[in-house]
Amino acid sequence: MANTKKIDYVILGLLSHETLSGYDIKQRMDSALSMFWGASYGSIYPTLSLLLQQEMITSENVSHNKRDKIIYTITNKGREQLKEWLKLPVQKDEIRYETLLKLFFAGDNTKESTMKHMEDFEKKIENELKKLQFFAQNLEHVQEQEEAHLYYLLTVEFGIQTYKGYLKWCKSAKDKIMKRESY
Amino acid sequence: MANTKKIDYVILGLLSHETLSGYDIKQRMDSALSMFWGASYGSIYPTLSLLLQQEMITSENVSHNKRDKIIYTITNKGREQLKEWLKLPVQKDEIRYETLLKLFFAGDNTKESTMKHMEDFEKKIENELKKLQFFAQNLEHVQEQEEAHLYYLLTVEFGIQTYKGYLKWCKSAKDKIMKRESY
DNA sequence: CTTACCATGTAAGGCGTTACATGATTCA
DNA sequence: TGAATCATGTAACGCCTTACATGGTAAG
Repeated sequence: MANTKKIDYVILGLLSHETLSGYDIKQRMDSALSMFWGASYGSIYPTLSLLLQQEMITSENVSHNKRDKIIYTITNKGREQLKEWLKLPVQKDEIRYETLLKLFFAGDNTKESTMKHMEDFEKKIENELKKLQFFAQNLEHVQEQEEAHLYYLLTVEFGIQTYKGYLKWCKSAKDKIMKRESY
Repeated sequence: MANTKKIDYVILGLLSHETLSGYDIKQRMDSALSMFWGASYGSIYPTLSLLLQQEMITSENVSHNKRDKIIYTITNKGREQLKEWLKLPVQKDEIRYETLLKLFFAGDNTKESTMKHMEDFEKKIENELKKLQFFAQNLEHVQEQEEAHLYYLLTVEFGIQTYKGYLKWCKSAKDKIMKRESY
């Protein structure tokens, strides 16, 4: 049952590139990783304490005036831990799309409501796609500088490819729903 | 904080088409819904008890010989509950792909290990795609019979589109990883 | 005769969100 | 001066998986 949680490794992975605060980590999650992973402060801060205790990371207080700020640095032990995990086989890849769930059961909903869900989904994806395309542009500029950038770019490309597919599907699906006789 | 869980509605949704046992529900989850939702017996059976208590469903014992079997039927109250939920806006669509996570941090892994993860992912997706294409074929035969089939087909098409995109991405990503000088 | 599948259920415990609590700084 | 952002953290609680427990049936 142990070792199902990934947040420890996500944090170690992020810290393996640069020193970061808990707040910074949350921001990385919400931008670079948001396509395929998420976490809240309620899981980040306690994990940071745990990793510190386990000597996987060290902390440094860089408070400016009365404004708190603690930045964390990965230790060699932490790096080893990260590398070990990276070699292990992937345990789980999963999607939880409430939109698809509501579509699946749309026979019990009104056409209007179903179309609304589709349009909301489409808009959300269009937005996310724009962000990813912006990341991709920036990353293409810095290629060859650092190896890690290649992998970052690959995940962004995954997102772009996927989201473009979603949008294509949205158009076709909306068409089919509209063409269906009303009931 | 309430109303974050969807399992109740998933079960009501499935029962709105046909009467099913807990075991049947699990099977539906693992086939038709597996692309975008999942649940274990440990959440299905207790939810069934709860829904029964709330009179959203009724149960009938159809044990054959000494073999237990309980089939559930949705009530009008249950149907109303389902319809209400279907009208509400979607709260969350999320992906948790450990494969992408490991790829993102692949700068700290060996090329061989990273390629292995990519190949495992590719194989898994190829398999899932085959299943979906099989569903799609069957569904195209029964179109026009029942409205619900349209929506089922749309979710299958979503999966097919998405998985084909994944496979395209896999090939390109694997290429780029291999072309990269070893380190 | 053994494997796979059919079938139902409970208990423990992990995981992680949501809500709460607090306060500084920056920008319009 | 108010909103947005920076910044850290805790507590409660909901949710669900994993593991356990049990046993029948069908097919090879």
